[in-house]
Amino acid sequence: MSGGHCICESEGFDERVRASTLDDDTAMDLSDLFKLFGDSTRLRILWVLKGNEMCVDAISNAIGVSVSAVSHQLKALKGANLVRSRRDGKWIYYSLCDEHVESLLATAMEHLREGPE
Amino acid sequence: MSGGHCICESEGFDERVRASTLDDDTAMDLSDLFKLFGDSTRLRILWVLKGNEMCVDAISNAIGVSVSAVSHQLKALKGANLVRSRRDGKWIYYSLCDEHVESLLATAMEHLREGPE
DNA sequence: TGTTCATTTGAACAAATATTCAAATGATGG
DNA sequence: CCATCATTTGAATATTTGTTCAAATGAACA
Repeated sequence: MSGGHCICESEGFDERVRASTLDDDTAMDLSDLFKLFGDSTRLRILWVLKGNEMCVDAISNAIGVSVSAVSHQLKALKGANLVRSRRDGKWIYYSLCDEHVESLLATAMEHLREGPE
Repeated sequence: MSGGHCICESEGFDERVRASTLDDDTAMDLSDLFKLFGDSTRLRILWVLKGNEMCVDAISNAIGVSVSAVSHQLKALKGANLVRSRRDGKWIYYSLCDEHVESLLATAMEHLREGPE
């Protein structure tokens, strides 16, 4: 037999949980950020920019996605401060913004590698 | 004047880039994983499970989402080894699987906090 | 066994989103 | 200027995805 009440009804549980709840605005901001990583094209873009500064056409060739699609996605990534750009004549070079990108990618890769325990 | 050729045409560039390209399978697995973080409901679930073991109904109350919706999302999270479950009588308690979840959440929060530089 | 409670499930609908295509910008060099 | 090259943009389409609702499961207890 396993008792007649749920752990979640213990004294002060609700208050404790409520204190550790994610507010709506932050939840939205966070999920918008993660959404950007949740697409294989954008992920390939970020991955290839890891260590390389590249122009749009080169990214397009490297990952096998149309220039237009890459440009659309770069705009989204830039809007979230994940990549930055620099113009040099005809070309616009893109690179990663900060170390958070590589950190997130690395941690996620680790999770995949470990798999089901 | 800013020169007549693109950096990305320098000697050995293509080879170097090709070597650091994400293969399709990994790109899919990675993006599927990040997709799970890219939804505010799932994010709230993960967040509230940080530090608490909770049953479905309690999660539903804590974040203000229907039991059914929470259950659907828990199934998705479980499929990716982000949460695990344990049955105790009528109740099924959910908790985070490993430290990767908290690590990803923390890094993403950091990125948000730093904002545009 | 029958009722109640917690959770899961599947189908259906609505909303969000990635890519394509064609056209517009912005910069270069003859 | 004009032609060309790199990139951006907007609208349209096709796909994916989250929630709801109703019904099904599974466990407890009387």
